Amino acid sequence: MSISHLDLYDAGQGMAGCGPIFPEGEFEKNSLRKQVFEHVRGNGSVARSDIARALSVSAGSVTGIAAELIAAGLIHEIDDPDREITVRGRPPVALAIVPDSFHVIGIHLANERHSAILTDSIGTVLAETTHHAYAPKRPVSELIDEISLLIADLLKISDMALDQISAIGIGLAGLIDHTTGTVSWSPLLAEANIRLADTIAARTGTPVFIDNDANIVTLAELWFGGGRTKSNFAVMTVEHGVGMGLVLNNRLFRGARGMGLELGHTKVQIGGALCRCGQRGCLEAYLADYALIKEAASALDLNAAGAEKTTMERLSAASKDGDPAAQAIFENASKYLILGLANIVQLFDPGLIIVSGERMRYDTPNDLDLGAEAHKLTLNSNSNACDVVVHAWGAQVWARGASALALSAATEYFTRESRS
Amino acid sequence: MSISHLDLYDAGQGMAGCGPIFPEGEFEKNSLRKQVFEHVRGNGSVARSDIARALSVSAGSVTGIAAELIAAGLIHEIDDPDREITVRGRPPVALAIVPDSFHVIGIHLANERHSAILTDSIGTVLAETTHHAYAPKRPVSELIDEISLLIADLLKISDMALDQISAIGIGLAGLIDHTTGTVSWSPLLAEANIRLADTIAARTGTPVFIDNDANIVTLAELWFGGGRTKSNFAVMTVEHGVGMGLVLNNRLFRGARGMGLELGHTKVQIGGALCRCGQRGCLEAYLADYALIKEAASALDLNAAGAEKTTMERLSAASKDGDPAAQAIFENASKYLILGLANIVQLFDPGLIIVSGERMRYDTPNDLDLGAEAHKLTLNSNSNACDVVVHAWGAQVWARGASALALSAATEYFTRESRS
DNA sequence: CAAAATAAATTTAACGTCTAAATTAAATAA
DNA sequence: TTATTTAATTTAGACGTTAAATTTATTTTG
Repeated sequence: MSISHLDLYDAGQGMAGCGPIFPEGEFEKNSLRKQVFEHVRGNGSVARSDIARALSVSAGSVTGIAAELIAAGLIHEIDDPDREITVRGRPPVALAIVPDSFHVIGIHLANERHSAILTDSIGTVLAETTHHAYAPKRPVSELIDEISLLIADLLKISDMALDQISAIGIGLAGLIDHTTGTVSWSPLLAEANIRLADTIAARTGTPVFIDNDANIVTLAELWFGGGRTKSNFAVMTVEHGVGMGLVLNNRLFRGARGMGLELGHTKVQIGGALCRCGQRGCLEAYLADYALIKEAASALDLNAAGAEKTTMERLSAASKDGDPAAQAIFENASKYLILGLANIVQLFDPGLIIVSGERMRYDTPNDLDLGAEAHKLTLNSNSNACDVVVHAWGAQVWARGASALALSAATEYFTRESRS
Repeated sequence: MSISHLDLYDAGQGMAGCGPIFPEGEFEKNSLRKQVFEHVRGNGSVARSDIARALSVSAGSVTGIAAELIAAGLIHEIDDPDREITVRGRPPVALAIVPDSFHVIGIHLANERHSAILTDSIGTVLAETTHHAYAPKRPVSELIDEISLLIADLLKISDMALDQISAIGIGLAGLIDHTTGTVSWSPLLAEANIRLADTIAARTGTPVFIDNDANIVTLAELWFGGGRTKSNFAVMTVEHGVGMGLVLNNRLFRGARGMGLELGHTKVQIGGALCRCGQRGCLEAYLADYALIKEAASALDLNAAGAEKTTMERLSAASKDGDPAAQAIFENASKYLILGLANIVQLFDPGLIIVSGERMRYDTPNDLDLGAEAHKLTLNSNSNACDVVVHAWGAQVWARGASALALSAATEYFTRESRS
């Protein structure tokens, strides 16, 4: 171990000066152009003067920027639909996003099925498709072919060409490095350390962005769900595995070095249950679907050989029918769910946790207030409790989250540069 | 529980538009003036041209800003000490901080003793003092008197007046809200929800900033220790309690809502050992000094009545003398230390964890590589392991960290505004 | 109904921050 | 001595912004 029993004055390692040493590029301020665009998109339709007030900038700036955005075909003036209360003065003219100013594709790759959507610039789904997926662990080339088929399908449905797509977002399980577009490891891929984003970008001629499934769900909440109005919140997902995502200051936090937030593999018991990752005591090993199925296989007579989803449905049915063993399994999982929530609160202190994942369809902890239970397990200051909300939405979440990945990239691109 | 089994398209809660909705003020860009100042301070002495290169700004900008800072008396030109290699061209002239351009005070309040330092603008300690502290839980007025005595002492030693002090930083244990300067709860205070910063600021006429002890140690590492060259790192402290601090992008991360990072109270065992916070299974309950002392009291014949420090020293001595019970206590604690580290890596993925706290003086896990052990408990991508370093520095850390709190506030203040 | 009042949007001049390029300064190498 | 090299300064101008004046569009009031 690198021990350094240094005295105070040596601790600076012989370096001159003091204070944190900043690396080169520090912050990219969001351009006002982008802020205006996002404000219009976020609110549906707003008048220039409202934008100026909301962003605390001068009316003149907004006029100028709005003119540029209109010239670029990104926004347009509309007849404000819900304007009846006529006040004095010149009436405000509402601005709105031109929906078909650009289009993106969002793709979710998973074990049992892939899904994909094509949306316009305000996230309206113009086409969607779902393909059956084959057994895990295929070579990259095969996965790329599957992706190509999904894209071709979407383009056919929406009668569009590939060059009309501004960005593609892809979500898949595994260790994904979003910044480099690399799949370090994925249950879907036979190989490791694949530069998936670049490969597909080269093949399609379109920018591609990838991220892991927990982050994708979090983006879906941030863009289209309950997180839209929140600056800070966490998402906890419980399905085949256990994951989490975190939004800090309206931005997805991906951990200091791009990995992290692997809640499922935090240890909640020394030498505890064996996890599929090979280690012991991971939260996942007590809470994830596969852990419950394993328990069900031994405690009940449920055959775990079939599809995971089916087994979970049967386990859920047994529990609802009053089977004590099945109920005990869900109750125990519930305890660990609450423990996971409590640990999130304790470490990140978000104001809101959204619990997501298909599990919540089977096991809605009835009458049990997750928020209050988690609160009991936290060291809380002045009753500043964290809201906990269960949000089990349909299978399209994943693809929508992936589309958000593409949407934010396209937004960034189109709102850059004064004159294009 | 607030369940919302919403379908996808309802999820936006009937709101128009899509995409994250940003609150008003978003980012304060660090002014170039501050960046230049911090770069000079961080490097001890640098030439203008080096600053321009390092910050990727034009030489002209640096010339202008340097002139302003020199006019303001914050920096000055010096004879570069280590310049022998004479290259062609006009020789660069080094800039350095004027040390006595301003002064700050850092104070640490604790159970057994308070300590305080007075430093100049580059963090050189000009005066230090330590006062014996009395039993915990005093009324605020009493604590404020103790603080006043510490300040008076420092001023006397350094022969300075209160109005020469630009800022005061105070660190103490408890739930502290840094942004509002409120002590929600502290083991030192009989009352709760005290606006300590404002009170002392009013009394001294000097801006006051407070934070909890884990953050204070983290700041000490960021400003004066091993974290100076790192943009992202975590600090884990093990002493009477267990805490952590986190630096993201060269900035202290305080949790989404200002609280959070309460590592000591994350649960590592359902229904586990009883923690002093009244809950069960907290990491602290297995790892903190008080937990070990409790074990020692029952397993050994150590009398736990005396000062905690003395008991820990006796326990440590027993372990080193080969007492198996004492050794077992430390070994078990070591396991939980590693578990804590692994969970930090798993969630935050910092490149470096600095383990701090007096414990490391007693129990240096000999020959045991904490980093490697923690790595074994993490789901790791391509061997991107996290460095773990033990850094057990003297009692002055706390006061130094508190002074960093004041230093950064003073820096912000003095580098604002073109003309003052 | 005209005039006053009000509010939105636009135009204008100006400001602050920064850059690029030209210039000046100070040293070494040939 | 002259050319070369690098640092620092000066200059003009670009850019993004604001504040204030102006124009436009509407309602209220006398």
